[in-house]
Amino acid sequence: MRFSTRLSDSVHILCFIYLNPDENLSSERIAESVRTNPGYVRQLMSSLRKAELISSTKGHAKPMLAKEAGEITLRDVYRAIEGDKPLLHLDTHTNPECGVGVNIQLALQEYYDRIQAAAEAEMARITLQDVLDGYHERIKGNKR
Amino acid sequence: MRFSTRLSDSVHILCFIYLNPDENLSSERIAESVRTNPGYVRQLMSSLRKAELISSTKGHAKPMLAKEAGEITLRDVYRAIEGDKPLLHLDTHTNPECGVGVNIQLALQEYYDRIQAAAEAEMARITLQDVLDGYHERIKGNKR
DNA sequence: ATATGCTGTTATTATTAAAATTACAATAGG
DNA sequence: CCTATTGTAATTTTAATAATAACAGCATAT
Repeated sequence: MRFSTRLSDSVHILCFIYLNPDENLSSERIAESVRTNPGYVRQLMSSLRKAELISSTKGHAKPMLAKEAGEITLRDVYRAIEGDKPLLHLDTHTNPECGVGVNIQLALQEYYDRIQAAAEAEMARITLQDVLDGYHERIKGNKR
Repeated sequence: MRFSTRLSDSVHILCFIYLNPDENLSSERIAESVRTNPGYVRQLMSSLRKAELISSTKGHAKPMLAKEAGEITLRDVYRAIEGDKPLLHLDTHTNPECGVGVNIQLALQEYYDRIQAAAEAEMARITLQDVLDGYHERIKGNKR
């Protein structure tokens, strides 16, 4: 498959909403910035809304963050968008007649869970505000 | 795309080699256990060999671990197989005319690096021996 | 109230990375 | 020499992601 950029695009959308509080932010307008199509933007926003990270209403192009930028972590966004889908995937298709394959994969699960937990713990330490700060620093730097 | 099971399959292969030190281990034989094809197994083994995790010679179906199982970490395997490919991917295709998109993605990179580092640090704490121990416990449990 | 623009949602298609498959020169061992 | 197998590359197939399309329903303006 092509690899997922959903988390990146979702952070982009959240930042874009934060940075344009007064403008009319249609999914079309946001899609231009992400350089994608409005449907995809609305799908991501649907997930973000269900996770109560943004609020938006049908027919009204005024999405808003539902929390402070400092209260939204990358883990929140990851979970909103990806649900339980992990970063690493077992091969669940090994030969069941060969006990080795199945049991190795089952044993691996436990360790993948630890890796996932470590990654998510780090995600939980990073807020939308952090990303916005990095963004602002970068903008400042470019102005020189 | 379909998601990658290369790490899982590689661990499987390494364990399989460890568990069958005396048998003739052709790529065909290993492929049966992973339930895949010999070509794919050889590709993974090629990466493992280049990373000096296994040794094998052309025409000779006797692959061997090049290190102790306790000396091979999941991070070693991940790096051998995936190289620098990260777990999370930026969207590098945002609208360059919209400074927001590009700079948000660039700001994100720094945080993705931290998440990647956290995940790899945990990988580095897990050895092939750990997985093998988990496997053996599981086998024991099943015998009851 | 009517028209317009937009959202929320679902269904379908296209794209592309991963895995499967194929092919073959080169080596090991009998 | 002959057979089995590796190492490697090229090609095809599969499936997750993103793109696209379609539409009912709400909000706002005229």
